[in-house]
Amino acid sequence: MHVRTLCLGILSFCDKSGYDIRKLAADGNFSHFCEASYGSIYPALAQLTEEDLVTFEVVALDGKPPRKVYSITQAGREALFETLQIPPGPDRFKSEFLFYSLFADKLPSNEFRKLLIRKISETKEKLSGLRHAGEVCDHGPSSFALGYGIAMNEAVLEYLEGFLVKFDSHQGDGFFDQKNSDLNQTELSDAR
Amino acid sequence: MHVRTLCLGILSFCDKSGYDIRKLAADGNFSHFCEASYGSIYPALAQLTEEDLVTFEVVALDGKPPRKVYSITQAGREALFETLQIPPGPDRFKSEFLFYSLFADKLPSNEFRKLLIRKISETKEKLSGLRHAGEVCDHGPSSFALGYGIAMNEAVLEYLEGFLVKFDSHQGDGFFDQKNSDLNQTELSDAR
DNA sequence: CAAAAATATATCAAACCGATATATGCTTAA
DNA sequence: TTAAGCATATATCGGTTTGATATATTTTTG
Repeated sequence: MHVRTLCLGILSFCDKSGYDIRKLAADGNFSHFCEASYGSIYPALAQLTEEDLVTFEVVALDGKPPRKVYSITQAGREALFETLQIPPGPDRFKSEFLFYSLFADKLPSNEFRKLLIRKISETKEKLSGLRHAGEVCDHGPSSFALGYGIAMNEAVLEYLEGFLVKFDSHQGDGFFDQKNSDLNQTELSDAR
Repeated sequence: MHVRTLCLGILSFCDKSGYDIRKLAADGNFSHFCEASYGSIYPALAQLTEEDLVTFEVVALDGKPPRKVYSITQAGREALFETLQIPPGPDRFKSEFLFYSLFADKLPSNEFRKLLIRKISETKEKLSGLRHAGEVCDHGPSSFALGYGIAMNEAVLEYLEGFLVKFDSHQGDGFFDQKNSDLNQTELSDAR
């Protein structure tokens, strides 16, 4: 999905500035399934303006820097719902933490434990943010999306906490030591 | 994390061609937490070769096109473990499905139900792939990463199936109809 | 037997991220 | 108090990545 579409989608709910859109995608109610940076949002809004899919009004507040508040046009709504006809692509999940964990047995065992602890507390934070948003929200579809994120993060938290217990019960005896140390080939080659 | 690091990481386990690396990241045991396309992998391998972090050997098999099989060097291993000193960034999750679902109440109700059904079957497929990989795998860290993916996808499946039941028990009466139809502002503006 | 899919390398435009520049007001701690 | 840091706000730019495409051969499938 293009950032164009994300902008149209957000603006279909209410008027927003580029700054606001970025906040929603980075910290707000969209952040658990979307991402977009200034470097893609501002050009996208400029392009959408040229195509008359959005318009903007400069709002100069006393004090604060002036805002460009964007609104979606009728043509914009049509373009959005046209895009929604195309079936959505698959979910995408990227985890640097899991990549790092692949080398858990090559790191000092304390190092991996630290990563685990940190991940657990990050997950708890994420979870409490999502739960709070879920309590406040009374827009059905948004609640559905928040629930999805909560379910996912609860599962992750449970998994990590369970693992930590197992890990700690093997104090210092190399939890990850390979039973068969010569399977580097087989373990990776049989992919698909 | 850069594709460079992904390549070094995979090559630290065993020798691979660019094609193999891409398969691992797209369909294989890495695909549930990594992603990389040819357009980033081949340039990365070329760059790593120039820096003597990897070497390659051209293997011409009878029939099949020739392969460039890459191996990590000692300098490459050192560079990899140097990178692993930097704390990992946060997990990233992107879901076009969840974005689409935000407009569930603006689509014909059948449309959203179709998306749900499709997502459920995709999740089941993903899950059976991960479970199979988990059964075969006896590398501790990889099993940990697979378990993480399994836990996540199980939670998603449970959530979606539970939701489908609730959704179907409200046949045709507009499950997502807003109780308060004028809260487009509040629902989005209170982000963070 | 022909069509499609898999194997394999490689490149390119378009999209996107992350960092940075610029400017102002508000909050907070030495 | 006053400097530092943070939040608000727009915008651009270099470098990374994606997704599509080109090319060529073999294997599988209908």
